[in-house]
Amino acid sequence: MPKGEQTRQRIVERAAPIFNTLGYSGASLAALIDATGLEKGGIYNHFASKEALALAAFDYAVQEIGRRYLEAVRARRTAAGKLVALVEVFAEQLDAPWLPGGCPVGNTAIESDDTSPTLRERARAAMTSWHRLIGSTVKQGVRSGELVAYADPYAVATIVTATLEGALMLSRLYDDRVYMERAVAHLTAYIRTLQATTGVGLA
Amino acid sequence: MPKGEQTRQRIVERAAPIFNTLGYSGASLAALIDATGLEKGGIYNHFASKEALALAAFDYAVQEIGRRYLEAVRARRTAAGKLVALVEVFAEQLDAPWLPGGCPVGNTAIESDDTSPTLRERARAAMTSWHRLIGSTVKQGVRSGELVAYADPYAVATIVTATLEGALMLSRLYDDRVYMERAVAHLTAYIRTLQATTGVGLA
Amino acid sequence: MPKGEQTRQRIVERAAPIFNTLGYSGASLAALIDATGLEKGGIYNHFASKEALALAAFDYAVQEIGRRYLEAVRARRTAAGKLVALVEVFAEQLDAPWLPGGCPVGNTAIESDDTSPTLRERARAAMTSWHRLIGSTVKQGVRSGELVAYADPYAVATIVTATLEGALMLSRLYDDRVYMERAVAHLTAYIRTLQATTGVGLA
Amino acid sequence: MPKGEQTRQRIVERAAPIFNTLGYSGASLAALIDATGLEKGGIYNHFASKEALALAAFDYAVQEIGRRYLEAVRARRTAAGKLVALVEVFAEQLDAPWLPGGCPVGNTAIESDDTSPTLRERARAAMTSWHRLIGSTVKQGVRSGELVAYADPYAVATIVTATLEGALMLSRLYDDRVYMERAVAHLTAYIRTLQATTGVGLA
DNA sequence: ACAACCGGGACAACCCGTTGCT
DNA sequence: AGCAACGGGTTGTCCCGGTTGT
Repeated sequence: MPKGEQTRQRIVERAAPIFNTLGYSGASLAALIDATGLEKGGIYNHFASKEALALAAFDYAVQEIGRRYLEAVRARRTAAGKLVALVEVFAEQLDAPWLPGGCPVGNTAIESDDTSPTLRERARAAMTSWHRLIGSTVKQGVRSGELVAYADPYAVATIVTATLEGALMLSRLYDDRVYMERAVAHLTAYIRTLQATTGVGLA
Repeated sequence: MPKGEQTRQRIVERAAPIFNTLGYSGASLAALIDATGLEKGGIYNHFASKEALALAAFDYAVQEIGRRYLEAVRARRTAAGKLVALVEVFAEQLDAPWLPGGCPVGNTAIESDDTSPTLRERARAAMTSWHRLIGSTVKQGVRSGELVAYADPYAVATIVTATLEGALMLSRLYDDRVYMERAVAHLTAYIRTLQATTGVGLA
Repeated sequence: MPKGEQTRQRIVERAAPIFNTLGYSGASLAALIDATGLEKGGIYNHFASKEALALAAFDYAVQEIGRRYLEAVRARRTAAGKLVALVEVFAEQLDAPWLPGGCPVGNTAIESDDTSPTLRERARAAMTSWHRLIGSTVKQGVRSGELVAYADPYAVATIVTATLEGALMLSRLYDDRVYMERAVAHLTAYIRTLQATTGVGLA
Repeated sequence: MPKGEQTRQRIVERAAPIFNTLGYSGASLAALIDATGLEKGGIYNHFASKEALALAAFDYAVQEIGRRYLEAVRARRTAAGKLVALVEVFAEQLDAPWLPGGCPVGNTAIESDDTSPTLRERARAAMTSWHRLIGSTVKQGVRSGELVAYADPYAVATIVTATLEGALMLSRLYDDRVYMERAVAHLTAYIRTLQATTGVGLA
């Protein structure tokens, strides 16, 4: 790997937590300089603008989280197991040391009402990708007979995502893991109700 | 009402949507001037600083929403009915014309990681108040026998809040009501599972 | 006159020499701050951008010069007298203490190849206005019989302008009045050849 | 010619139009990089600073124009013919494809009020050289009896130069050749008036 | 006394010409 | 010879206090 690429990667890795903590528009160049150790010119040699760096940092964060999701899904056999694993991996974002500040997708969704439309588009794409991961897992479970036939992939994806994002917000607001733990417990129970063998459950 | 108080109130009412839309730190004085119609001096005559105005606007927004919650709760008799009403009132924030930008509490919780600690404190207080409203409704339902004895007030408050906040974020990200509708449907079903078998219905 | 208008006028008057000396794009904000005595915010309170100030300063300079031309023209009776007066007033720009840096129109014409198109447009307008002043004087002289019938107003305007602008450039380059003096002498003779009573002359 | 010298020459040739178009201070290194195809380091290998390159580019442009003047002068026999040829060659600068942006000497004279003193000195030298070319032609014509005895070499050089530079500015400002054409016509007539009555025509 | 205006200066992002290291 | 890093300089926006006029 050439030296320039190394530096660029280092900038992205160091910048991602800054953006995720201070917001993708609230992060000042000075903060990024502090975090990366480079000077203004050094950063601008690799990124044409602050927004370009923000996009790269967002993509990096999303990709890094996505990798963890995929690993978790691959490690499980059953659809319910996969779903629970996804929930648990999401919950780990609460105190992920490599990306403090919560879920980058949720943060960006809330913050970028009027800021960068590009960033907003990326957030949608990331969210859609995450939805698809849940939805296809549900579909597969239904096909295989593991999950009840009326389990709606879209609804499940929505409920799981909404509950987790909201719980993450609560736990970060109060600095207390209990909210996320309650959400995980609730979602685990919810997923169990979708299993065919257990019978009745919430739609 | 004295004239000064009127002006102050008008500033707060006009500023609240600005803050909620652009973020409580991203709202510039220029934007507030545009919205209120006053000059800089006019604003600073009534508020010592931009943060003071932000706090007042936040409090105003929270109080205004809180009023709606209380009205909804008072209009229903049963605990389950009250809970569903709360859910529905929250969902109305999606396209509330008087306060665009989503839920001020959730927005503030996400945004103010490092910004104003005072504002963060207010957000916690507002969230706690909302939690208490749900929790006490659940407790009352349990006491009256309407809800199952094992219904945990704290858990219910957490699940309801998290799901709603997360769904609001999703619907605003995609600009599509369906996510919030799914959440409302899910929570309504969830609340029904908390009802004792006596069969008391929705008010 | 309100105080704000006074300040604005003072800024323009002080900024005009700076722009004319350093170029309308080469003048830095720091130089303008030095010249006006105000801080950045003070200037930006009155002008939305550096370009807006540059335009105002250019217009001020042009108008101020134009006033001098009109006075000179009004003070003479004959067409030839008016033309010679215009030449002499132009020549005074060499050491005009109120606007050092030469002719703002010529400077801008040379400088703004790719800079502000608006400024370029203003320069054209100012130049056209100056041309018209010469041309109409010639026309009037021809009509009255004072000047020879074949005196072409456009050609005269071009020759007078070109010679003066070029001589101003030379005198400023060498810091020597002699070039401008030669031009004035030449143009005076040239104008004399256009007089009907003197007979033959250069077209 | 060694390869390094070739590269240096290529840089100068490509840089000259950039400097002449954007101004010797307004031309950014980025623009020069675009024009030359080299990287920053490549340029700084051949020139110690941007100013050094600017000087080289200016000298190159002036020398190139000077060569054309000398050729034109050599091709004519009579003094008047030489003078008219000089005028015509100058006029060709209006749309010279190899050096867009007008006359480098005039541009530099106007622009470099406070920029590089060295560049200003070069502009003076170039202008003096051009003056001498005209002046010596006049002197030679006077000596040979072709031109009238009272023809002042200095005055002729001044008038010719001033008119041409001014007309070039006008034609470039309006993007219209007519101004230069009028100047050429005027100067041609002017030169004819300097011819002795012996009736020697234009070469 | 009060509201509006004006000015201050720190800071924003970004670009600049330049130098060193590979 | 070229890429990487530097840091000062650019314009422009920020929020806020002092001053002025009514």
